[in-house]
Amino acid sequence: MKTGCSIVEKPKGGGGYQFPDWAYKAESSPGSRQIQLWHFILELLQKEEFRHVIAWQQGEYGEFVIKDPDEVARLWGRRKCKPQMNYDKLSRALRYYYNKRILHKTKGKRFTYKFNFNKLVMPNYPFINIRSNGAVPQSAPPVPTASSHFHFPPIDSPNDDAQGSRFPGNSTVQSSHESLSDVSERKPNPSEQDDFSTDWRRSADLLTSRNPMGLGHAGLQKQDIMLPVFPVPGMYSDSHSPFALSPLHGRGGILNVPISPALSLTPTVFSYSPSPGLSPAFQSGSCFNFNPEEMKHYLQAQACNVLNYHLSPRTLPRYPGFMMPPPHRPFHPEEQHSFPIKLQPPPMGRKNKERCQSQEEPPVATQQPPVLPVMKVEPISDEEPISDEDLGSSDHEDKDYLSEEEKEPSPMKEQIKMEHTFIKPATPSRTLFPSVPTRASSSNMVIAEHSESTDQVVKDTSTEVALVEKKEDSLPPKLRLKRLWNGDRQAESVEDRECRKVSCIVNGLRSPVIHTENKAVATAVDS
DNA sequence: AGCGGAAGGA
DNA sequence: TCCTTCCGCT
Repeated sequence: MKTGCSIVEKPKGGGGYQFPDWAYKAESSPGSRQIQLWHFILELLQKEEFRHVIAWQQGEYGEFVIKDPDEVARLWGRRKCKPQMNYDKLSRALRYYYNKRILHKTKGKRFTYKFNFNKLVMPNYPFINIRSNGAVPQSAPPVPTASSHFHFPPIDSPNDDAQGSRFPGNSTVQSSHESLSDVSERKPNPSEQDDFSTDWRRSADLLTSRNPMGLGHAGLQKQDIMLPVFPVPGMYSDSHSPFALSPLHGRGGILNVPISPALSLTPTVFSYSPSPGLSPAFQSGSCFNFNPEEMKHYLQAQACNVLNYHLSPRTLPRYPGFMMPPPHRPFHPEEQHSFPIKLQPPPMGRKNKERCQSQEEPPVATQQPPVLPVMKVEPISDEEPISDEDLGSSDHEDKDYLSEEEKEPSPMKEQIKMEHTFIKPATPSRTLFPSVPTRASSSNMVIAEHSESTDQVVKDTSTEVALVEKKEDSLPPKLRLKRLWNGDRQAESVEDRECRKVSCIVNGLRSPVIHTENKAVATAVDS
């Protein structure tokens, strides 16, 4: 890297963890020709030698702690040739990131911040499959949670080859997972209110407008993105690091996004051009991999649970690296396919609705070209996710745009959501989707259709989950009513049978924590 | 400790 | 545009 004042040097091929090339390039800093603070922070985070100064926070994806503020400031000052730099100043710079949503403060924890990776990556790429590649460094960044917000800063550099070369050979790089949910415990920060919706769009914009090269490269399309999503367990040493995966080395997922974090985070217009079919080059290429067939299977299985039992994604095990192996296809750890991610805003809450009405900003990419009949590819709307307040929840992080169900994001949950999104309920009556909104969305949408309010949704899902655990046969009155309403009683038996199968799997995977949770819910329900 | 306005530099 | 610097306030 440019040194000059910097002491932080680009890791040499032999040793430490490396950051994506773009992170070291001047071009990475839009606007300025210098490295940006957040790049620098990430840089430090990925280096073992600075672990005593700054490190990823355990337990929170994307969250990091500045263990030695003065030292970090000193390092930053050195890098920027600002000897007078101190933590107060550095923190001010960090605070500017709040509004940009690159970072947010972890309240209650000193010197602890959290990256808003989703801001750096692009969501709304339903078919994004991440292939795990690369070894993971210890300083690997947090793994994105199901919310899939965590997106690693896009990579971009005109000189870079398509996706693989962005990360140096032994890079330990990163990708980020989303879990980052960014929103952690943020309070309704005025600037963050539109955080997610905006973020999504911005991210998308980055892909589309900011990275002409990426788009134009080898026929890459916006979809040609790789998100590090469900890493295989043990893939990286630091599951909290968003950069646990390396694109290069075949394992680990990375966000192979043709955009660079360096690019301005200010989006332009997001024009989504769904392309169900990825360019051949890409598909064979390695990064992006989407198999409609597999997807179909997943969707069906998941949909079964979700639609019939109203299982909450939360009921799924939270296995950081777990992924249900695709049916009809052996599970190859080496080339793990991640599930497509469908990032969409949660159902609008009262607040959001109001805002929506008062807000003009028409969704840019609301049109969704007719694509796969079975899958819906829709742009993320501008609507914002329901806030904590709306949900009545308290301090949950990582919720990002996800609904209440995402408090405990997990790959599986994401998967479910995704499937939810794409699935076209075959068995269940279509009345479930009285009117599939053209721009709406997905899981949230589906859920929303079942209940009028968010609270209701939470209650329903939880309740149903609990009931399912207890006895799948005895459907809760509420559910029965719904079915009646849906007029799918006829399909009930069939559905149940199939769902039971899936349920078995799900139950088998269910984590203790979830179990407890469900039990609690069940108890509550019983009473 | 943390926040955010204001002014200014590159 | 991205900080850097300063500062009052919580």
